Formats: sequence, structure tokens, C-alpha cells
Amino acid sequence: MSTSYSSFLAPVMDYPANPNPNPPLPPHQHFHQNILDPFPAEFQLSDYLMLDADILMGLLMIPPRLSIVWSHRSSFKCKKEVKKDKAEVAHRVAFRTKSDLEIMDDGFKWRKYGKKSVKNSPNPRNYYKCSTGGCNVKKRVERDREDSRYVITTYDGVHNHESPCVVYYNQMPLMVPDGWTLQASSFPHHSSSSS
DNA sequence: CGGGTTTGACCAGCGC
DNA sequence: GCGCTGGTCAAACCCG
Repeated sequence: MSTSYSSFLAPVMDYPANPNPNPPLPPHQHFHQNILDPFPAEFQLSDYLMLDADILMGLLMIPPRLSIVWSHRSSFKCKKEVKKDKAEVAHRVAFRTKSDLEIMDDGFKWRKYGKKSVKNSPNPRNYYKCSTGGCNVKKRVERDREDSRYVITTYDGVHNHESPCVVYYNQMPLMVPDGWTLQASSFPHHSSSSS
């Protein structure tokens, strides 16, 4: 299995601040926004969704809809990766959050199943699985090796259920650009060099 | 007692 | 083939 990825989505831009910045907000008042603008050609795999929030209460649900919910001010970049070489396409979203907290409540319930020290990083990487039965979503959490003030969270997979504590906005318009598909070959640059 | 965490062992992929 | 590395397993442990 190759470790290369094709990445897309990733509009590198700033989004408006949460109009209701004082936490905690009840779920129905969370500010939310789709981040489905065309990605720039210069987007790099190393880019992360960067969320300048002290505490992230985010919900990532992809595809077909990527909805980000948070209860603090925001300014972020994001990326989405699609693994090309698996029988079933894995959906991966990684983002970097400036936070003192290792564990941030994203609305889902997670069970830790592993911890591993990573090469060239003083910080361990923690592995979590979604606790909901039948849901195979995983996430990895580690502190940024270059700036330990940031936590890098990587989600693998798509939840097959709704968040137990965050309202899911089914009425949100679906605005999927051509690049936002599961077809890795549709991404014209930064394609995998493997396989 | 049930569910979550810890942690060493194990396994697979990759490069040399 | 071998060693390194990242990811997962599972038994032991912890805690409410």
C-alpha cells in the first residue's frame, strides 16, 4: 500500500469569524459554513486546516457535505485527502488547531486504541476509533512537531451516523465543485506518484 | 460491572 | 532478507 495521497478541496482562505463567539453555544446556534470553494493551484499536501480557536467544537461530515461547526472565532485553512490505492476510497481530513487541549470535543464519541511515538517528533500520536457501533471512522491526534502549541487532528473515513450531540444541518445547500469528488484522478496536480 | 485507557506486542509496508 | 516505522491489537488496568 502506498502512502501517497491525492489532495484537494483546501481553499486557503480566511473565513468570517463566528458571530457568536462566547461558548458554549447550544448546537442550533453554532455558526457553520461549507468550505467548498475551488482550491488554489498552489495548494500543497503539507497544508492543514488551521483553526485559530482556543477550543474547537467542530463537526466534519464528508462527503457529500462538509460542514464545519465551531463555537469560537475562526480563521482556517483546510485540506482533504483521498487515498488512491485502497479498494475503497478513504476520506481524510486533517487540520491543525491551536489549543492547549489534547482532546477536543467534535461531537462524536471516540475510544482510544493506540498511542505511538513518531519519528522526529517529541510528541506521541494517539489513535482513536468512533465508539458508535458499525462506524469505522478513525482519527489521529498529535501535537505539531514544529510548534507544540498546535494539535494536528486527522480524521479517516466518514461517519455513517449523525453526531450524538450536534445538530446535523440536512437543509444546508450542497455546493460541490467539480474537484470535490471521490475521483482522485480528477485532481490535476499533486497526484500520487505511487501505484 | 461495563466502558474507556494504557501499553507492550504484533504486523504490514517500505527502503536499503 | 532485514531493519525501521506506523498502525492495530488485546490484555491488564482504571474509574465511575
